[in-house]
Amino acid sequence: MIKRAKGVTISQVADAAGVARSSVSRAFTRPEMLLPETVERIMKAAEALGYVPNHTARALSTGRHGNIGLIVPDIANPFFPPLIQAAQLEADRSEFCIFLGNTGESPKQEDKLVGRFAGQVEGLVLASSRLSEERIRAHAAQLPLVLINRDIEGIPRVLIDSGPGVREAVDHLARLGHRKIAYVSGPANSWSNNQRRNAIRSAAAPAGIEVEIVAAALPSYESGRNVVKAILSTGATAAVAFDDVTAHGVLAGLSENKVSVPRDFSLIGCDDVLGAVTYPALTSVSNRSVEAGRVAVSLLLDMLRAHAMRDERCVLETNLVVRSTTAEVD
Amino acid sequence: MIKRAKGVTISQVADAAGVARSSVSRAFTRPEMLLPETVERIMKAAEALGYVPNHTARALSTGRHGNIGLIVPDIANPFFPPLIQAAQLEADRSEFCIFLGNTGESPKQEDKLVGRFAGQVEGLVLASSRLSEERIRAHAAQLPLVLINRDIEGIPRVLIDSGPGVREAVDHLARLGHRKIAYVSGPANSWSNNQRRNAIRSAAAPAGIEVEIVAAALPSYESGRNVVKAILSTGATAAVAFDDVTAHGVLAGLSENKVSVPRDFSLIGCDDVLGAVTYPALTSVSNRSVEAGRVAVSLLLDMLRAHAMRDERCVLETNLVVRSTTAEVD
DNA sequence: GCTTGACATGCAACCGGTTGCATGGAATTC
DNA sequence: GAATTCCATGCAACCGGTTGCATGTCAAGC
Repeated sequence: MIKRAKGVTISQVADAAGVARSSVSRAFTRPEMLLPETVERIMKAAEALGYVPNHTARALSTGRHGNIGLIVPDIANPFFPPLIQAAQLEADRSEFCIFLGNTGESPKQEDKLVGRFAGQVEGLVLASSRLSEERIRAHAAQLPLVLINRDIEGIPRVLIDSGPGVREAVDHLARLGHRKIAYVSGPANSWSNNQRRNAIRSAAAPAGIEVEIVAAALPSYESGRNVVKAILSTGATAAVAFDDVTAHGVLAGLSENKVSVPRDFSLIGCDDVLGAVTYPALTSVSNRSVEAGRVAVSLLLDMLRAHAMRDERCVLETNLVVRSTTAEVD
Repeated sequence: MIKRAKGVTISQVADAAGVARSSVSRAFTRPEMLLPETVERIMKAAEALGYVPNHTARALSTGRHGNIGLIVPDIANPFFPPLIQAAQLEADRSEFCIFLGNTGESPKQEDKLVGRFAGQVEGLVLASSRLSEERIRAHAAQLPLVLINRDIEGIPRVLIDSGPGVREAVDHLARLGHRKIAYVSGPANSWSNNQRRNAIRSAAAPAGIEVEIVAAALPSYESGRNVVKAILSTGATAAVAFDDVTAHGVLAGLSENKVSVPRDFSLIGCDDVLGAVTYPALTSVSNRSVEAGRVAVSLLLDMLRAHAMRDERCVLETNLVVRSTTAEVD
């Protein structure tokens, strides 16, 4: 049982330095208001006592705690770590800290987290939110909010537009001679999923390609593997998967079913997070998650500085990265 | 420019309900102290005004903000996401929130983060800390701290003991006929790295195996790939890598050098985070990261409840998971 | 019928800072 | 030498809750 010493306050420093509390406060926040020698005396006393400003107390009176929240559906999904890192880096540049929340793809948990964060952050970034538009609007009325991959008018948002990349993917498959392809879909309430599905459909028709939708329960390796039989039973000769993780699972499932990629079947992922690390190396639609994280945070910080909400809509385009899982149909 | 309404306080609710501020406070924190009808009246008023308790203010007077910090060296390393999720789940069970920090393997950044978090969390979990023992002790004197994979006496810690698994790995290689193996090391200031290196050395001698240490700059795919030439030049017929990510890079590098695994070379990873998703499927030493995250948080919460620091040392053992990257030497 | 006690509520101090305004001494001006 | 200005510092209120203690009310006990 070791007791903790903690709790050196501004008052103790003030006593030690022989000044008023306000002077100690100013020594830390606006030293140019004080005589240099006074500042030095105060700093010396603070040092000696081991004083550390109390963030909570400061936040209470100023209303600014210097934190922003970032909520993602699944940290373990390789799409997010780079986004998170970029967000953190950008926040760091303005001396902000990031509160990270993980919802496990559950809207209920997401709602709870937002409420919990609301009191302790100045603003929030919701990445790939699974909440209803109504709930998002409700939260946006409470505190500054920036969305990633959710397109809700009136709320600042950063969108990774898979359209160009997906269209390239379909054209690429068409050129290789594929006539029937499958789209392995992602979460039903995912904006990206809808966007990709629609882009594939609208690109397929003019290219003379037929599309079958095959639903994967979750964007995960396992889900991808489990859905392979369904894909093969459609008679498609190629597939585009909602994301790379799902595609990776499909790849494994195909191999288990003795279907050789790319000889017997072509496969394209989305997000390009696995890239060269699968075998064969996965052809994929690039993602812009690093930019998305950076831009979202930068947008949020701008809003905080301006004390106003903007209706910004920032679109990041994508393209196809061809590797080794696509080939001409026999 | 949309203005924000926020700021319904306890006083406004008190006025609306015709009671004192303290009664409003009690209605929310200890309703059993008040008449049920009073509570109801207050709640109704609060509801009508859209009152939400201010977390910061509460934290200031009670000293408890209900969050704990978790600091990791690299979110993008697949070792950590499961640990993070498990930690979050455990914290959630006690209505605690997790503040996540990412240091990018930099001790300086880690130090900064700890300082930054210190003011807003009740306790901290440091996973695979790259800080010096001295700095860790200094921080531990300031607030409750639990370590994962750092063995510092007097500070509660959860250790994933790779020893048993690594010894199994060496024996496994010995049985397959390997006589010279390489250890691809990880970060120099990593406790796990030291532990694994030592375990390999001490297991190798009695098994009649010679060990060469090959240093990888960072535990990353790229580092692993870059170090392949150095591995091959040692003349070893097998390697154990610091972690799976490094091993994955080594696997890619070997393939580029036309070295077939496991026919020409055997490879074993650590942490078992990639498992079946590499090709060939990676033989690896299991990790216990989920338990580590859960236990660390649970330990921390116990400390907070007990208002005391315990010198707990919790060791989680590992074992070898044999897959397809190891085979008999020619 | 008066004391006692239980209990619901209010009062006011406190958590640890920040900040607008007052103050007083030194420097500047006439 | 008196009036003015400037500026470093102190005072006190405030941020939004929590909590120990005081108060007032009402029912039970003698």
